[in-house]
Amino acid sequence: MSSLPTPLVGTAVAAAQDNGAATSGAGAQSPVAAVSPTFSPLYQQIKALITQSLQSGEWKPGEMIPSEMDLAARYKVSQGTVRKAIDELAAENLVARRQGKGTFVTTHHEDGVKFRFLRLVPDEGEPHYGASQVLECKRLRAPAEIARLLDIRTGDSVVQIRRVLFFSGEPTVLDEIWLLGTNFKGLTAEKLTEWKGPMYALFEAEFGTRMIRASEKIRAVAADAATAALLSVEAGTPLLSVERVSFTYGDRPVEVRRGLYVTTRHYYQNDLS
Amino acid sequence: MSSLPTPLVGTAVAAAQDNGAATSGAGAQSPVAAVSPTFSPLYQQIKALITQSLQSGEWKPGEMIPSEMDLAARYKVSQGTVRKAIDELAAENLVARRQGKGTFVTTHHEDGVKFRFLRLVPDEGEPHYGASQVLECKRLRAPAEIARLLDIRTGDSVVQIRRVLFFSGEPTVLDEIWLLGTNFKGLTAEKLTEWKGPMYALFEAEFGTRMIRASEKIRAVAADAATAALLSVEAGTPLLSVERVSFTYGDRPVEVRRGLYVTTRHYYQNDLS
DNA sequence: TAGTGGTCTAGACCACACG
DNA sequence: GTGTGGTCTAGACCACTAC
Repeated sequence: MSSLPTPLVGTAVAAAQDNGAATSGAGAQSPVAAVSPTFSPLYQQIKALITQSLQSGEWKPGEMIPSEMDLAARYKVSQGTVRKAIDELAAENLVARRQGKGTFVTTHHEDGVKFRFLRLVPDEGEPHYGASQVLECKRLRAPAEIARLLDIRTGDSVVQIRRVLFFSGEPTVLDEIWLLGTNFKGLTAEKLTEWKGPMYALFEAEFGTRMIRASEKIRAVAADAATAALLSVEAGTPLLSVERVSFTYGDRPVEVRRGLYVTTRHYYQNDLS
Repeated sequence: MSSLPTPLVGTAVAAAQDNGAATSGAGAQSPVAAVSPTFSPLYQQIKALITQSLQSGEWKPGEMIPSEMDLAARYKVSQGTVRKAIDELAAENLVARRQGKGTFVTTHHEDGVKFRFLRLVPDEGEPHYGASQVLECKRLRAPAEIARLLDIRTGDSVVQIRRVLFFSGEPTVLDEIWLLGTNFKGLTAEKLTEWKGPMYALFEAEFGTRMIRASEKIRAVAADAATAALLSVEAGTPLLSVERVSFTYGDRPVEVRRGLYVTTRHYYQNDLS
């Protein structure tokens, strides 16, 4: 097929390394030039390979991945190409670059990243985690609505959690969570209660499931009697309803969460650009 | 100071082009190497220069900016450096690249960008603009709270607008808007009413003020009697309160907006990553 | 055919962190 | 000092768009 030096030979990259037309280029330097129909740049292929290694656990959260030069040698491409691949992964928060040190797999354990998914900010003072009270944690069969969001079949196994989050000692968030049953075997209320810190850090450490991305739908609703009691507000109090679907590698949904937020002394922060 | 070829000579870039230490580099290729204390990469300086030209109106919204090669020649740097500067501007939505055509100044007129700042999505069907009914548009002296957010003095002139947005014929959003008085002289209810399309497109076209970025604080509140009447809901209905501060070039605030959203058939969409 | 942005390479040097 | 990411350059070629 290709008489020119081909990178990625023997790898899992499927992209056809084939120049359909007879391009002149005697000393052609760019070795890849898949013409049609599913052309993807080299750096995208590299990015996919690195993502695979992240997903397979070859490099674990918090660890350093190989240097750009090492990766360039491994994939037989230039450092610049690896760099562009890593740039995108860093933009997606899958890895974090630290000058002089290396590139590290991001983790939900770090202080700076703890509030990546919790956008509730107090009117005064710094964001902070309060206590978490687990009300319930049980396995059950997925209702139709949850199954649809998790891309599974109605009746498939899921884990349901209900909990209250306290900020500055006040009940502020009531969460109802559904997790993919297959990914969270052995999750118990005890484990949740013992765990200090973000829930996603527990998922990452104990179940090897990293939340990468989430999508939220936000509404204003009135607190029903049961909710009001749990959050120490009057029935009918306006609450923020936050319906979240969280995704792991490959955009596979693994969690559905409905949060009810008391927004008298906190607000949901969002930046548009 | 510098015996090496210096780019950006005679430009407004202030960064000291000065190598404090005697770096050996005989055939040094990178001409800039400001050492301390306010070092900024060349491409950041280029980015600042391009931003200036955008702000000054040298290239207007919708227009094409010079090609990368032209800009490289203009600033006496390599194409790659210009490229990196433009990459960041594109990431911030100040410009948009179109392969084969050129790089264009973004505008609030384009179809695809109309919903950059309005995150309210209907439960069913596509996002769409409905009618807008202007209730009020007058100049007044800024209250303390608004002045603080706009970074002006209490009592300085501002323009206040109140309006209702209709989605599918139903009143859905009640907006209360304060604009910097100096930037919006001559804005009248008539102009607002006549204008079809996004308000930010009007601001851009008629007043030369582009909204670049915004920050929102979201809460759930109960509709008071007056609000309820305007939105055709019952008093006490939970509404989404969205407090937005919008910024133009240089992160200067120019608008404060408080929106009250009816979220029975719509939701506020947000993606976390 | 010409012009634009997009990809890829190779090599040099700078800034930063750590032993 | 050594190794890491970060910047900058110069040049080649590819993909897309328009004339």
